[in-house]
Amino acid sequence: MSSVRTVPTLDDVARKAGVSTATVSRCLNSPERVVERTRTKVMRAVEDLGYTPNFGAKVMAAKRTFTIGAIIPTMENAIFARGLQAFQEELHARGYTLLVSSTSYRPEIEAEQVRALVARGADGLLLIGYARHPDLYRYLRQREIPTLLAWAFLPGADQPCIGFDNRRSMQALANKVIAMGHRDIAMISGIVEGNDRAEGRRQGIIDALLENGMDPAAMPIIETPYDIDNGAEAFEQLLRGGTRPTVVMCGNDVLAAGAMRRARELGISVPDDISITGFDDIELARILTPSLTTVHVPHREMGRRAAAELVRMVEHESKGQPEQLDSSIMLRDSLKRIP
Amino acid sequence: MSSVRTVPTLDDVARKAGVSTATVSRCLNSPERVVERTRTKVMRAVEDLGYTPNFGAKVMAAKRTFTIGAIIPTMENAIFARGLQAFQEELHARGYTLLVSSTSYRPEIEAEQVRALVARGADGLLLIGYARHPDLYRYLRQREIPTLLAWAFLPGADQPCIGFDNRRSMQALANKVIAMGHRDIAMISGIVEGNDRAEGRRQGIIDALLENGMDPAAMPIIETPYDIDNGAEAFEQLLRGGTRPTVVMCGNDVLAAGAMRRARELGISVPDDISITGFDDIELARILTPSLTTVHVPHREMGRRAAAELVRMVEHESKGQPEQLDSSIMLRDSLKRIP
DNA sequence: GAATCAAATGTAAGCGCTTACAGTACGGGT
DNA sequence: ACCCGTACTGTAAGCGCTTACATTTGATTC
Repeated sequence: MSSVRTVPTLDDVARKAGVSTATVSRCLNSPERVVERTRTKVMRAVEDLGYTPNFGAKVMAAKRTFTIGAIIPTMENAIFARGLQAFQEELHARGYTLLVSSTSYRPEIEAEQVRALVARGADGLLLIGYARHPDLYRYLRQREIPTLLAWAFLPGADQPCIGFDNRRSMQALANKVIAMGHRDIAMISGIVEGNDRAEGRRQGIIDALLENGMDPAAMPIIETPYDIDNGAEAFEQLLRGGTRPTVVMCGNDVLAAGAMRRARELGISVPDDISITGFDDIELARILTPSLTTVHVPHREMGRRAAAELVRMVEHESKGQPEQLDSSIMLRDSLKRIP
Repeated sequence: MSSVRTVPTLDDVARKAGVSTATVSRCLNSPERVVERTRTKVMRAVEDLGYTPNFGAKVMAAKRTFTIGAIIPTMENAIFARGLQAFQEELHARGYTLLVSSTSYRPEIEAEQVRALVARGADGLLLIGYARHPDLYRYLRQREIPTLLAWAFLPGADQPCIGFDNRRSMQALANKVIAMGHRDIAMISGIVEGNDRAEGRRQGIIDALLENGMDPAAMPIIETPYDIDNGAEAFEQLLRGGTRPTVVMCGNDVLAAGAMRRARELGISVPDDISITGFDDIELARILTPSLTTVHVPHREMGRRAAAELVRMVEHESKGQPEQLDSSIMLRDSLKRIP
């Protein structure tokens, strides 16, 4: 059908320029090793033919790709988007290309994507959180793929990671909430199974309760996927059960936004009738009415540092330095002091 | 330093299983062509060695990658995130892997990413909008890379595209606004240069003004990057100039959210003192107080259809069928009728 | 038990590139 | 005129895989 004008190869360029393939290759990869006159001749041929090197062949021969892969649970969440954007910008500045894929929070898809990226020659990998099957870690180690975990910091983890301590951060917020007089606390949590961040956040609240001599078992918890509508639904469900809590602490800002929306729909005033808190401090938090009390996480900073460290790992300048970032509590209007 | 335990190859597997490389290859790619007994023997060897095929070599030999590339302006915008998530899910269901990269709205980076993805053997490409340098289109055509443009629909464009007519959609919204009695309209637009979506939306408002015998030149327009803070800034700037508009139409929901935040900060009531509209209908729109009047775009639907069509193109079952989706106006609380 | 033929497997030629090593050209010292 | 060293450039061997084609195997038939 279509004219089978085949894609030009190194060979075509060499022939057209009247030199060997080695010379063309050198022109492209280490121009200083070839004399001016030859180089311009070759470059002309490259232009004329519209030649672009075949990446697969290149990788196979050279064993380096200058590609970093990142695998995130979902692209829909602003948290990852932010950090990843910074990650990508930093990588680009260092001459690396970022390839992203997502897993919809499904471990088996993550494993698949890891293999896909490794097979495609990724020099290094960025993964979210530390909870995953040992086999996957074993695979990565065997392949000697530098891997950095982000969005989590587990003191003493054996994988290099960069992030913050989800548990401690949430504990700090819960302590604040308690200090403001709240005793009837409820929580809307993300799905904990296979998600160390969600798990850490839930534990953080429990830690705070214990610390203050309260009973964690008495706290109503609803576990639901991260999603606005789910937040709304969970909030309503929480209200149906027995005594109304004075505060609903949410596993992230998105859930909190859903809860606030439903509160409004039900004619319940935040924070006068009930307080609500979030986690992440995405832009949403400042836009909501009332503005959302939450835990601020330095996403961009994390993305940037992750890129720097991962490149160092790939270039064998570091074995992976764990790095803990600070989170901070953003007190805003959605949380009210109880008399 | 580290034991140089080299990565296992097809050859290693073949040797270990006592068969030829061809047989191993067949076991992996068309298992039905090899007898049960041999297959299990080979699979065992694969397991034992932890073998994963080298993608580069595979591509080079087979010329197919089952990889689709998508290049978006930014990951930070929920619009693309949504559609892309659906795109990825659909692709995954069809056995393709999606690789994403972003450009920060910079054309030269886009060109670079296109080449990176093509070099890596992407079977097909998803690009956003149609405005880009002819050279890039030429390159794609020469390489015979099936390319689908999304998030835009230009009647009569020569590239296959899937999306909606930004201009008509915004025109419809503006007509509605005018029908509700507004005469003093101002606009906060995204950067138009090199962004056909932003351009279309601006033109749409102008079309509506002309249609209603109003003077487009009299409409204040502020052009600013898509970003909440910029929306806020632009809103304030708009108020400083002469007569206060009765409505501010924004190029997207994010800008509108910024405008609403600033309005609240300035003690201006929406919609009593001033109306505000957006575009895209991201989740934000329903959460804002007051809820945002905007144009609804079926992002997920678009992502899903784009995946289906692009796969058809890659598999030579379609040459690229342009597809126009419908948008609709979501009338909500941020827009008020003027007496 | 020989002949036949389909199914299973093996052989080996690339795919497009990099790079160790070999070859060539040329200027300068003796 | 000869020898050397230096600076380029060419030759050719892979890199790990797929696949056309050749060969072997083994079930089936007469």
